[in-house]
Amino acid sequence: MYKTHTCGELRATHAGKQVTLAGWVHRRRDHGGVIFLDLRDRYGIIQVTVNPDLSKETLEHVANVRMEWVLQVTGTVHKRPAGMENPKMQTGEVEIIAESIDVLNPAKTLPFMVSGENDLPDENTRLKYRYLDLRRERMSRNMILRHKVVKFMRDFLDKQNFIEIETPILFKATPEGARDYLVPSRIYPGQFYALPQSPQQLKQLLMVAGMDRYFQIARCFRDEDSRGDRQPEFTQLDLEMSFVHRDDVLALVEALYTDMIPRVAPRKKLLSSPWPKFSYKEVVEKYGTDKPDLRFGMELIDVSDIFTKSDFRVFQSAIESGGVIKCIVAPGCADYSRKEVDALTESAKALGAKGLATLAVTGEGLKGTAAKFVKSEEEEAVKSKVGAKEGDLILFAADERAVVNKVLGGLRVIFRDKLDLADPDLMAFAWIVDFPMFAWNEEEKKWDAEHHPFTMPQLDDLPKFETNPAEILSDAYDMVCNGYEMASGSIRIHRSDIQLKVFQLLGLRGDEIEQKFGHMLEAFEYGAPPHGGMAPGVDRLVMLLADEPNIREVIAFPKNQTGRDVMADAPSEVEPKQLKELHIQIKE
RNA sequence: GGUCCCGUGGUGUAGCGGCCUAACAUGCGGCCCUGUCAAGGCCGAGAUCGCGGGUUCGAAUCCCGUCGGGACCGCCA
Repeated sequence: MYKTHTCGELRATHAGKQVTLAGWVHRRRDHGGVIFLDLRDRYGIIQVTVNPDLSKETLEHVANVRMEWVLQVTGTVHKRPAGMENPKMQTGEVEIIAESIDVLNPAKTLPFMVSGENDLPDENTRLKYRYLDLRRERMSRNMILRHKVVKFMRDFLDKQNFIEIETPILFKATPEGARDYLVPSRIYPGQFYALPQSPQQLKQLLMVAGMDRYFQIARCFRDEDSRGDRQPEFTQLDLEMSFVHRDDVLALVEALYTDMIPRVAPRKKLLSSPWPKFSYKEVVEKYGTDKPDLRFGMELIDVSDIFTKSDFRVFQSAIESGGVIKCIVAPGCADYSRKEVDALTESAKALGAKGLATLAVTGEGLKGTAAKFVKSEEEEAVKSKVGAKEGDLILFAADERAVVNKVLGGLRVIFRDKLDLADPDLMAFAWIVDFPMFAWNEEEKKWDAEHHPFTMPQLDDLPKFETNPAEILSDAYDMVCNGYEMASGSIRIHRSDIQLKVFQLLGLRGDEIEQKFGHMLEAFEYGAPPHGGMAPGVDRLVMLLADEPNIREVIAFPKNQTGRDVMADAPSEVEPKQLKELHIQIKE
């Protein structure tokens, strides 16, 4: 070993000990005589004091030492002289009086500073030199937090009799869902493996195999455009249980998170325990989204009934064409300028609205774009229904129901950020249940599975397969937190007759079903237990716990938004020989 | 595929028609300095302002295009 101790562990109790440390030069302070070097490793930073009584040779090469050089230092731990302690450092009571210093490796001048948290370089520069970026304390802390989260999950589930099983990365393409990443086969010309979008089928087959309680920290791959909370490859805690109902799965995951968060992120507080449960329909009507941020109010309020006889053309036509009028109340925003309201209108339009009507409640009565159309009885009715006070701004959307919800749901989040309505230390978990089973795909004129095709429809709704598929509810559930979808799961179909009905409704032909899913249907005929599970996202959870704005900050080597690995420069072209072996020709 | 925002020494910012021969901080090089901890002081090197075109007497600054990046919509069972 190059060292006897870590830089972070030394305290006053070590005083008098001779130690050898190895690490990076975090900062240097050269006073001409005495030189201070802050030496850093993963565990912390400690001050190394180089006194001028060392050999001339040592002093000469210490004078050359720069930031991020790798040193091995042998010296004695001393309590610092009175008044010289640094309370900002964990090791601030002590210092190492250097006896010998070896340069294990010098470093070129870095493209950016590792010490200090401010003035981060452009993100692509950070990604290009990710191994340097990860030296920063914040990134190192994120990696450690992530480790703790995953470790807690493993330990918790192990205690609950779960076993961790690895499933293949090279698997089969599926027609449903996200675009697959394909891997060409060398041995079978023209055939491809697919990287798993999730181990969905495999974990269900493990239930058929009697594995009973399975989990995996599973890498998943989806060839879709990235976002702050979406990467081409990401990690889920994939789990599946046999002989359970919906609430058994929810209870397990809720217990896992409720136990974990105080242990790994003590600053974080749960908004409520137990977590609230909303139906999909309820939550969309109230918050305009199926992944609401429950840390603040500003709920959507339906005021259609107040404006049934409105003089306002926009309201009239919405009602006449079967739509709704809903609103949100932005507290204290009545004094918004024309410019600010215009910006909100633009946002509303981007979300699909035709426009945005506003009422500002002021000391001189109503103002805003809808003010002159609002009758006095309507004014009173609205104010009392939405609880608007003087100084508030009411924003209305009038359109078909889905559009209204989406627009106001989007504006609600904009106000959250504008007005700082959400406490960053709160974790507002909730369950969303009773999702629709199918959604009509207008473009392709077919039914799509809202969750995935293995989701169990609610048994009461089975007759609706023939009458009204849109009304079929499924036994699917989501876990949401602070406006993010944190997990998704369902009770699965374990009967091949129901599975067949679903495939047929999705428009899959018999031969297609056989080719794509024959192995699943066959498996279900050999005694499949009732089962269900879910898959909480690891990246998003760690992101929230680490107070990071995107999941790239909690992934060691992420892709950028355009799906590129900036450090290794992937994807990249390959040798013609490789293509030839894979029977692939590039079309120009 | 679409909308919006950003692109100035190694890094982070300022400058937003002429005072820019581009400023500040930090890093880098040199000198001074024995108790600092974002050490300090002095000196110095380092940028044709992403790229291309246009407007103008004059462009880092305005316009168009393009490339790169980010946020969002679509997409993400």
